[in-house]
Amino acid sequence: MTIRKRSPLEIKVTESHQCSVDLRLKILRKVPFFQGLPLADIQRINDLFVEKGFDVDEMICFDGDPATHLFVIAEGRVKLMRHSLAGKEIVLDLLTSGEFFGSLSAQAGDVYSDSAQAQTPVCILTIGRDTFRKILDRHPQVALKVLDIISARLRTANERLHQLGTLPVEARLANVLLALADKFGEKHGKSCLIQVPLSREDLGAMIGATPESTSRAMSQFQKNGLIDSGREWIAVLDRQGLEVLTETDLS
Amino acid sequence: MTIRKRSPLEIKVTESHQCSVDLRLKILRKVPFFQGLPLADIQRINDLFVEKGFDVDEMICFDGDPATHLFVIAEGRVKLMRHSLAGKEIVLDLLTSGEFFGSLSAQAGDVYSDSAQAQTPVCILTIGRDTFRKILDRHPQVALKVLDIISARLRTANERLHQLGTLPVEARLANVLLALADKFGEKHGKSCLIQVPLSREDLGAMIGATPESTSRAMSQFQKNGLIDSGREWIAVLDRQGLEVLTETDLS
DNA sequence: CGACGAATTGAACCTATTCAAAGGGTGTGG
DNA sequence: CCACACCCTTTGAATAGGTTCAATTCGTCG
Repeated sequence: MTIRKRSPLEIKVTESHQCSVDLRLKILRKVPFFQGLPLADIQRINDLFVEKGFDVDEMICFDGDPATHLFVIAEGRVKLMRHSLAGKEIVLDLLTSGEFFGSLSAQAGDVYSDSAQAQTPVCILTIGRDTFRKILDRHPQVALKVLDIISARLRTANERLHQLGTLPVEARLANVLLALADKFGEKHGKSCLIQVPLSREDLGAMIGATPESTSRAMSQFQKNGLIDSGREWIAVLDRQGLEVLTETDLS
Repeated sequence: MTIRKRSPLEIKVTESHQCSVDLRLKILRKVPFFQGLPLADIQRINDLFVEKGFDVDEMICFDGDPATHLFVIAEGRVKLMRHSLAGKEIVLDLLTSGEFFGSLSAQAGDVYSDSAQAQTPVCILTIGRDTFRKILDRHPQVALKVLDIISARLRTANERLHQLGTLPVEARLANVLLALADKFGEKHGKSCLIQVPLSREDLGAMIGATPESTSRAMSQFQKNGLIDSGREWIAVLDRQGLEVLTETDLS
């Protein structure tokens, strides 16, 4: 009955220390908030970044540590999270190439608010936060783009608050799976493979549930043909089916 | 045993339609993101705002409606929230004089992401979102201030996500009470009165709990001398006592 | 004073957690 | 290349925290 399934995930084995200067430039030009900037400016800005590689599961920065840098992902997947004293952790976001995290505004408590962990091998471009602030001062258009991005993140954070506060585990899981499919989905015929290695524990930490509860819900979904899943991989089979569950508030 | 208590809240009965131009100017100068701007500029910007009054419980804007305006609170308290199809609602934020809400960035889905309701009689300054965007374009320093504010809101939204995902009702309530005391607290000797009318339902909607659960926890707190409370009012008596509970994760 | 809405409290119920044990995929070393 | 060990996953049963429904009390305002 149960067929042995090998992981269909393709993790790029980017030799992280070899983000050539050319590659870096190419990446920075794709970063949303640098788009529209004259190439010359981007080149100058490029020189301000320092690259750094991280292995899977390696921590990039810690919640509570002095916030000195802004990080831009050149290649790979990064998990943003917070952990409580009792060890329980919650995943705030999964980021990919072109996205940033770390210290943005020089203000408000100069410590990182979140921890960041490499979910795949990752190549990061770092820049001092004061240096970045100067870029913002000098290039107002960039500041406005950043504002738009942060606004969007606030919106989705609020949406998740809403879900966490009002929906049961099943519905929250359906919502996350759809969001993941949108962001990391790779179409393979009818199925949509989520190109991030995610354990039940990771998934649970995204919806405020235990690994066990998450597993139960996933099994349910799989039984109903909504998804296919194995060890640290997920594929969405029936998008509409999941969408029906996203607001299952109906007591 | 139980003493009859009258509400100690002082709700300003601002005649909302009478925010004189002078008053408006005074308020705009106090708005965080206009600080540091030359008075002449503020005066010019002042003319772009239109004032509007709202009674208690009146809706200021609806989640999902076309987003046309940015709102700045001149006087009063505003509740930002989202409601689900099943009627359950969650309170995202409580705002006061000088704070803003509504449509910021012209981008991403031109509908309001949240609903806003007057928690007290309120005087609002409104401005078209395109007009405001032009102000941001013209005054980069303002854009940076706004960025800082939105960043801070994102941080607290993430903090609340963390709490909602990992802490029990009791601890979440303690956290909210402390935050409310910090933002709206009015010292009266040892006690700190929270200057916002809040029902158990409102409080529950802030921590993702039912009015009943909230009431039980509040009764508990009151029994332990941590707070004092009556119909739609709360005072914090023992700050440290509450702080102990904020991380009661200990199973 | 009377009435309406808020707050409290109780008891049954239910969802999700906890603890525990067994099964399955992956990668490593022999 | 196979086998073993490790970790992820699944599933079960008991438990607990929170919800729901309902009835009562209390406070505020007309």
